[in-house]
Amino acid sequence: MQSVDRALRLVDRAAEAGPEGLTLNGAAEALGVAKSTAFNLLKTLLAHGFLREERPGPRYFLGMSLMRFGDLVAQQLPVAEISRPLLRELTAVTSLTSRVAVVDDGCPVFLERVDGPGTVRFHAPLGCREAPHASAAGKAILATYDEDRVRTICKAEGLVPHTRLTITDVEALLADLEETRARGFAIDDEEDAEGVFCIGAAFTDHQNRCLGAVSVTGIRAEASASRVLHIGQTVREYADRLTQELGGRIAQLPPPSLGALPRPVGRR
Amino acid sequence: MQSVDRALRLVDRAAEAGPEGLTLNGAAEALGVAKSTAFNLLKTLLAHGFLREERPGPRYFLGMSLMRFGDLVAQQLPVAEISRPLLRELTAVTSLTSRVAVVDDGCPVFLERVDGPGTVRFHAPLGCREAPHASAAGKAILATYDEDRVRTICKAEGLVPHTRLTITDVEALLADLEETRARGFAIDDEEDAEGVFCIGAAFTDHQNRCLGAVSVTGIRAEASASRVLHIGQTVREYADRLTQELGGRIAQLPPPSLGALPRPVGRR
DNA sequence: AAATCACGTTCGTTATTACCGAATAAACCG
DNA sequence: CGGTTTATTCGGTAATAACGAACGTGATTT
Repeated sequence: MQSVDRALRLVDRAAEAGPEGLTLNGAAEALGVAKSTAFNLLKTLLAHGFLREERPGPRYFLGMSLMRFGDLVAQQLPVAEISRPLLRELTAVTSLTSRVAVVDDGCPVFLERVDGPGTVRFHAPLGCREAPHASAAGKAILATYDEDRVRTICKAEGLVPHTRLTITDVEALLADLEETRARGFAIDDEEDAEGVFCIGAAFTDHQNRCLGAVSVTGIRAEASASRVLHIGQTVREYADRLTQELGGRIAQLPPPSLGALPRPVGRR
Repeated sequence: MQSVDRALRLVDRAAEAGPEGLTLNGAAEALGVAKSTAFNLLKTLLAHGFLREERPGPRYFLGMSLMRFGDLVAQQLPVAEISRPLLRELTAVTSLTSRVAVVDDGCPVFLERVDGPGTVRFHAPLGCREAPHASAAGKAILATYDEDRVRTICKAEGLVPHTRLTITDVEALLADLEETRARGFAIDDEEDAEGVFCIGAAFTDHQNRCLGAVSVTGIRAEASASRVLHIGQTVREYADRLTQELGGRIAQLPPPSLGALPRPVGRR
């Protein structure tokens, strides 16, 4: 479905363009089509509110419909729905940004976020596959898998470095996962972003199979070793509560296949 | 652009279908096209993560990409970005769900929401045009307009009743707006939904032109008259703070045209 | 357990539709 | 005010998306 494909790719481009916005020529060039073609695509997306036009010198941005639908997605996913009050509590208790992710091919996909009171903003996108080896949620998930499966996932994803502390060696990762199991929660100590730490713990279904992870994010400098341990216990506790509350409604579980999941855009 | 149009309409249908999901036959029927056509559309949307497929008996739901994009929209709108910490504070202070809306043709369009601690869930969708006459944010906005403009908007939108307390008479609305001006904030007393009250106050640009409104939502039974007045003052205060903080960055204002904005789906 | 039924999926043909490129109009900049 | 860039319109053409029938597949019923 060529034209639909192109239209949806335009939405992607608009997302990447960010606050700069997308121009007609830019859109045409990005798709490799004639200007008039891009024009028609843009107008159709506009009519449905998938894009928003700002004048003068028409620039195109992500539209309001996407906000509306995005909001609905979260409401329709049982895990997001159930975890929301827990995340709010967790953030209230720890004063940290907390999130919940479900697992997709070993990678965490974040579904819900509750921002902490801090003024610092974390770039914590929703709906993206995150690196399993460089995030607390990812490592919490991997820690529930056996060695073979971890190796397979690592081979598929590649242990790409995000910071100078990112674990890029499989053996080192396996050792870290061993510690994680012993501890009961995973620690990301500036392995995903400089100056940022995360703590994550997995939640499971009634058969003890990993469904995803809960995690909190904060400023590394503000976290002493003892505080990290204490926070870890708390996160562990909330992940367990989520496991239990999920137990009731196992009927609708997070989908085994989440569809085509892009990498985060605009990462720095 | 027929095929794109149809594809986007399918996303709409999937949103309306909610947790029930969308079936192939349902999709084909909704669009009035052959099954194979709907099939191809669905697959294309699936490939881009705009829809999500759940098996067996394939059902289609809103996809992860929509969550991702929806999240990005909020990040790219200056008003949403600036108001977020204010809303968090406002919710912390009042223990109520707080929201911010910008104005679009006299109607409030909600961009951001911070849920209160209460267990009660308000169906407060983002990215939709809400009724101007039956919401606190809407009345707060209308109160900044002159009589002619209010009449024009009412004629265009129609004063459709949502509850038995909804104001359906223009003269009564104008009187209410007069009170609102005197008070400094608008009150929606079960006019939008049974048992629910809202309080809203407008924020403006440096030329005192209305840009939108801040509002809080709570359970009617839990709000005494004196508490309402107190909350009103607080909301008024936060709207003013938003006006000031916005003053610095007037460069990028909420877009005059927000594009095609649908009515809320799934309202009850 | 077999057969029916309903629904999803595939395929080939046709004409509709979306693509292109040139021409026009509008906006922007010096 | 004129040059330049950028958006928008238009008509011809060919590729593309629509259709309908045929095939699988999974669930349900007797």
